[in-house]
Amino acid sequence: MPELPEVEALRKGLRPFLIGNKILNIDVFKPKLVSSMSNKRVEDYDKVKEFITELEGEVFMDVKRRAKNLIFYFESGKIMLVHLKMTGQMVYKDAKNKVLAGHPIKDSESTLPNKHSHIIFKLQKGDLYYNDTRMFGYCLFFSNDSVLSEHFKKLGMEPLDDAFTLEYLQSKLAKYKNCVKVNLLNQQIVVGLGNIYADETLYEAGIDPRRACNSLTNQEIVKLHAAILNIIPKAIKEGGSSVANYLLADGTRGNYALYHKVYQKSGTKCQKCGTVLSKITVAQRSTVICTNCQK
DNA sequence: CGGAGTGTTAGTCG
DNA sequence: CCGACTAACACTCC
Repeated sequence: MPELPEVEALRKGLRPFLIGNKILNIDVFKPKLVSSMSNKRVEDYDKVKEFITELEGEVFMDVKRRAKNLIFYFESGKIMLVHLKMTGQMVYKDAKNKVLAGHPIKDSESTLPNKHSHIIFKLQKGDLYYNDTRMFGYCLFFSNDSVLSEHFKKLGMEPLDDAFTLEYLQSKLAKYKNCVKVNLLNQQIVVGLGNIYADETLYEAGIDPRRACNSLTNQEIVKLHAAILNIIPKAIKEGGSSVANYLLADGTRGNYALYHKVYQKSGTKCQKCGTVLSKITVAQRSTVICTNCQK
């Protein structure tokens, strides 16, 4: 579900409630969620035991992010990694039973715990829930940073890192001849873009998502690079896109969906030229384009 | 009621 | 290696 801006907004929301807070107890109700990142996971009770025994008693030191992963650092140097995939949520609830931060919260599932609360962390102050309707996500234990680095070794650049230069994007895109949208979604090139921000950046850059990657001109890649650098920080600033309901730390909602130009807007008029936006399928993903503005 | 579609990505196969 | 496709799962919407 969440892409980089939503994960980043969630990280910022959770961080102040967790730093210095201690895990007293962990309940894991769905063993596969802590067993591995693979889509062929099995219920591994040794992994559950490890996850619980390693992390109970740990004190949160920091909450970081790499790509769409949340990374919880503990004072001991131990690490917990969370990937929300399509429907994962991390929700913090204080002692007064109030939801303070999380993503996303459907009104019908605002009671906690609910039937999708698969992992529950009882903290010294409040509770932290991992909810996940479709159970594609995962919470993994890592003993230290070097093991985590190994886990991340295939990931591409962070779009907001200075190293994500125009030249880097040009060199990567030149290697592939399949359509450009597929490569924007490829986390081995640039991380953090998903179906929302791939469509939004391609629209802003005026590029048809079906274009062969290696057919893009330098000028087009300049526009695409600029669009990524423009849209991602703005989306973070707005607290991400609340397509479903979504709460930030202060109980307000992410507003970036108000700025979407194409995502979920097929059938409405292009804001630049008035052409009715089309819905097409690219790489088995629904995709919205303006056939006049995107060539 | 059946089938399609859903903010992701690892694994497999040609 | 590259590219196309599928599976992991539950729920919502036509």
